[in-house]
Amino acid sequence: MHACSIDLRLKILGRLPFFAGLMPADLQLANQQFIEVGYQPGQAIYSGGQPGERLFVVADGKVKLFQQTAGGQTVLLDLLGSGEFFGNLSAAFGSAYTDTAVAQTSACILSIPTEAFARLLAGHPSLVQQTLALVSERLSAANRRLLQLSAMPVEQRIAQTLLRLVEKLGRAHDTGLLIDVPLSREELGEMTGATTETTSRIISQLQSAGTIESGRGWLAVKDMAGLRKLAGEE
Amino acid sequence: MHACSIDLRLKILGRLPFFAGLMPADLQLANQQFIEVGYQPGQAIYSGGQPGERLFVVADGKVKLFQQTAGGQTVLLDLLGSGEFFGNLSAAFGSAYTDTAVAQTSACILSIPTEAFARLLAGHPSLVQQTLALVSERLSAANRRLLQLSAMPVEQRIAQTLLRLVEKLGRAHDTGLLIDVPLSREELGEMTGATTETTSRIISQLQSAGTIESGRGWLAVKDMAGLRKLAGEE
DNA sequence: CGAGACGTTGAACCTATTCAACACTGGTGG
DNA sequence: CCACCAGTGTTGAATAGGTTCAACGTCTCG
Repeated sequence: MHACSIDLRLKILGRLPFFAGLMPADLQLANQQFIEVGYQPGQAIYSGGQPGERLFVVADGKVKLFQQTAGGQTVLLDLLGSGEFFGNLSAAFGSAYTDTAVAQTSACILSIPTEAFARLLAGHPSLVQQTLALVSERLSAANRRLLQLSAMPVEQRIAQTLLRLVEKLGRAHDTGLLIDVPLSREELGEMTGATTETTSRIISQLQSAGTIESGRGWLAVKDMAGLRKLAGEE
Repeated sequence: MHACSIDLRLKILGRLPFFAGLMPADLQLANQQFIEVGYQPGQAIYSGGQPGERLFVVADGKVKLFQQTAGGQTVLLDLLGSGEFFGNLSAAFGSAYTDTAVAQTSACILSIPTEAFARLLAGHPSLVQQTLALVSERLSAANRRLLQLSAMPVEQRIAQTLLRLVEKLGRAHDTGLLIDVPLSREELGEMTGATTETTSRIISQLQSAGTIESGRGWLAVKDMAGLRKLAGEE
């Protein structure tokens, strides 16, 4: 079991945009209400439909958030890194998780009962603002993606998705801006609403055009301007 | 200009799930901070990209929320009725509206500066819970739609969309459950990610199967069970 | 009544999927 | 240590679902 040190816990919580406005004493108090669990790569944190009583925060590692049809088709909703939250914000009676969360790498996850989080909110207006802003942000992102899916061809969707990933997770590297997450063709497909095969074809084509470079589980952008153009963002 | 009476204002605000937990005195106070504007059908309330400094509430009428590509392709995000909110919840500096709001019918809209709303939130934990629950709900809805668009054929998407509309706006009628909003083929297409033509074809086909009945700007469901089956929800 | 918006239907076309075969890679066990 | 095998990636060809373009019918409102 991958776990995280107490030092790491306080450091993570303290650095959360969430808790930016809290006094150290309050932070300690908040910290006491979180529990900490380690996960193996591929292990489920929760599944859609289960009663959703907790709010989670990634302390270390990466978490995959997705939804599935009955037939197993998957939409990858988000890849979360250290400091990001997920789970259920609504303490409404009987509310359930609407998505599924799985550890993508080995990960250390903090969590707090939604109810306890609600109590924290009640005492800290700045926390309320942060939380609302973050959820609104995600709603906008989801809406942008709806526009992508209903109005843009696969190539453009992939270009935009790669841009977003580079902005969020880009790291300088010999061959270009490396996306710092192991990402398979299948997963990239699940992010863009395309099949593995189509995704592979587009990646190949972007590669021979010199826009990106990619191998098994890694991808680096060589020509940001070119990618932006394909994404329709000039 | 369509406007609304003071009586209507207090009644609307008082009935909002939002303000359910407020004391009458607080409600009065909140009421004072709202301003009220009337809109003609088709008139814009705000547009994507504009600095977003207000939060809106539908007092009377219907409001259409959507996003557009540069080329004018549109995704209809939501149809809002009396009591529902929209606008910008994030008071973050420089944040802008990410979508566009247009009055679909003539409408009376209340609005409050995001900042003033933030102050209300600070004093009323129950209001915080309501707001978070509503935004989370919308995020889930957007996520469900992402799954639709990337994994389901048009017929199923339309069936699901009609089901959702009937649940939200259904009204008993001679010919079946009438969706109580004037809805064109084009708009239904924008809700499902299909062209007007495809939408028309599917509607015709549903009609000859006896599942629904529809004319210019109206649609009624005759066979809910059949529609559910097409929607894949048994 | 007429004009313009809305709705319908047909046929050609095209993008992305599906099905299939094959290549490469990395890790495991013999 | 190497061989094998499962997972991952690539590529091709056939297919299908939906779009596009086009023409025509029909309602409504000014």
